Amino acid sequence: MFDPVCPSDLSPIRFADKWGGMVIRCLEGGPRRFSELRVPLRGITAKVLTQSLRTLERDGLISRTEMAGPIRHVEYELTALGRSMLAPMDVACAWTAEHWDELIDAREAAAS
Amino acid sequence: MFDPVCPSDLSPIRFADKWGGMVIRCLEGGPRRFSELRVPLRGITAKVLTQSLRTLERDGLISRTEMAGPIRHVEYELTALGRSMLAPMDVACAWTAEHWDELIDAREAAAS
DNA sequence: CCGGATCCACTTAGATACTG
DNA sequence: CAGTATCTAAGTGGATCCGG
Repeated sequence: MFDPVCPSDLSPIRFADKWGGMVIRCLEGGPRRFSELRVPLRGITAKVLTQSLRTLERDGLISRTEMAGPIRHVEYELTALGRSMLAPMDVACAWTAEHWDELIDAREAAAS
Repeated sequence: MFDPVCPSDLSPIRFADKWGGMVIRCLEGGPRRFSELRVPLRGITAKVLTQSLRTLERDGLISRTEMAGPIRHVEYELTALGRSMLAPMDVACAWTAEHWDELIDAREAAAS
């Protein structure tokens, strides 16, 4: 999960903050819990994920709902606005995938 | 120029760094000189513009050519890769324009 | 004209430890 | 389970002054 190809840090296109785009991708298939999100986003710390989620929530892209019950259960879900951003994200991913080689080449050429 | 609507810092979509998207927009109509770029990007300092240009160049999005002659004359121009990024940028701009009100509302609701 | 050099404020990401 | 508190390191944007 989160193969090195799509929203890598090499792409000049960014959605929200560093993890924002990937969080949105994780929510594409429906609501997810906090700990469920940590799995695919391997290596993200709780604090940074919280930060990213708060930003996305503030921008109206996701919603946070605390489920009732004895044990804690919080779910994050894309809002309509958040889902609408999947379209530009797809375009950005397609562009990055298509020009991946050129991006790599440019970086290598600049490093020399 | 650089009306508050398109690539404002309120949009969650970013191209390259803070000014990168706007620089690319400025180069859309053909090559421009350093000082020509500073006009529409009102308020940008020389250092920051240089920084942004270097990053875009490193990523292969623009090219820098020093013109011959007694007085200094440097031109920046979009590469093929840079021009290809206009498509995702248009999509991002359209998305931002379309959902501008929702973005504003979300921020206001979060501020309260 | 086109920057580089220096310094500074602010933000961001992350590591680590702790909590209702 | 779903975070918070604290600290640190690194990066980014900008102001100001200097230079070929």
